[in-house]
Amino acid sequence: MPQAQTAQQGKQKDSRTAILDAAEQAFAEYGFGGASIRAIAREADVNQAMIHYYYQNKDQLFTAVVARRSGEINERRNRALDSLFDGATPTLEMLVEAILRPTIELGHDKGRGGAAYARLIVTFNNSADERSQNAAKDHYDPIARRSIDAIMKVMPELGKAEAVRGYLFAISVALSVMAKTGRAARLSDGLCDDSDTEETVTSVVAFACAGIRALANNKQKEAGQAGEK
Amino acid sequence: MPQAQTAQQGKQKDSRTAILDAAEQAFAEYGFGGASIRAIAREADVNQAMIHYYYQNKDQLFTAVVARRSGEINERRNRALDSLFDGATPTLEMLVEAILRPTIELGHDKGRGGAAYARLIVTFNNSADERSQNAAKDHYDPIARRSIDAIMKVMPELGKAEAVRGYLFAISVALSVMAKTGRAARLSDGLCDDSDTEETVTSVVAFACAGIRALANNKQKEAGQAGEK
DNA sequence: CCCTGAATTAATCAAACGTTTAATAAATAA
DNA sequence: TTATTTATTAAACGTTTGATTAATTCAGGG
Repeated sequence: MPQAQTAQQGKQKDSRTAILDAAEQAFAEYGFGGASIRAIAREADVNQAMIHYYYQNKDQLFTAVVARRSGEINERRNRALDSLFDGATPTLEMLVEAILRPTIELGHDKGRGGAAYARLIVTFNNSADERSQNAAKDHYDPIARRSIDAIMKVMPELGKAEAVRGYLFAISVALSVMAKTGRAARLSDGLCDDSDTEETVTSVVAFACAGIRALANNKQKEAGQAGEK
Repeated sequence: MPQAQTAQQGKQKDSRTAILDAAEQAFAEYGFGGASIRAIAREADVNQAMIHYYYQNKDQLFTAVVARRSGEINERRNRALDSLFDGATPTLEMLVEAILRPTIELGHDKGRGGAAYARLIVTFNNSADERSQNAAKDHYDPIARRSIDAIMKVMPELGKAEAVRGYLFAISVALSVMAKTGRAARLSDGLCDDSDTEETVTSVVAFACAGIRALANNKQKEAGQAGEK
């Protein structure tokens, strides 16, 4: 009776994480406003009062959902950056892959709710409302700053403005492949397979590195023009 | 009394467009589920029954909001592509700029609700729910296909899969700068000014073109490796 | 065993939701 | 003018929302 076993496994994890899982799914699918506490409770197989018992209100539940995953991503990315700079200066390709891989892999992570969180993070990363901005600021600005500094170290000819732009551009590309909407497959008549993680990482890294180098060239050209005036 | 004049101008435009404007703003700010018909009616200074009178229900209101702006973008981009291919084959830079500029400029469009729509399109472009996918499919797939074909014409060494990926990557970068979240300014300590349209277009086009060329190189490398086996 | 604190439950609250209705006002056609 | 469509209104519909309450179950230590 394997179904009963899996069902029981589902029950084994405590209500706290069951709620987080269901909430992650709901927020990703319907947005913050469209997700309902009742539906989340039903999905988590938990009394709806439990959600307020553990997370007080909807806002803090959202924060908790973001905090769980962002912690995971930040940890992995920080480790990757640590080991990258303990020896000789890495290439831009190595650095960009270290930055983007944890993000992309989480989105491609089957079984656990990685894909759901991916859609969630894409949404609030591009939103200007206060809740989203606070989430980005609290949970992703620190690692962003560290990544930008690393980019500037690897490519000294890049100004800070270009490095910031390069980082944000690269991240936005990575995020777009996380939220697998099926659009790539539709537009390519099935040729593009966004579930192939390695191919995705390779493509995104190549695209982003070339883009960042182009920003550096652009800066030098501008400087040249200014000097000629 | 200039305020009264503007207020009256606001009244002059019929309820239909007043509703669309308010809905665009609300959907962008709070998402589909979070935006309320009542609040939209209040903002549009219109009885809430009028919304159902003109747009039947919330879903069709959303569709109407998307249709209005997408029509504008598609028209501009189609014109740009038309004039681009009437003579000699254009450079990749010219093509990518023709594709991205209308999108970016709409997002930077002050006064009218361009910025609000920008945030809206970013959200549903990265969402997998049925409503968002239908919006993308109905209003943006046709122009996407035409753009992808154009890319392949300008860069014949690109396979269809790479062209699709290149297009989607480029668009995602352009969209990320449309939804001006203020994050670039925050991370760069004010150095990045995402309200400078021309600088934004230049940066995004340079980044995207270099990225697309890198995808082509990657493909050739793969083919080379496969041949050596 | 009882006690204590945490976990869980069903029931309930006021508020807000999308939508509908019936009546009225304004504009247009005859 | 009258007749007819179009636009607008206030009120209400039933449902769902996030949140709270008070009562209950449960586990572990004394």
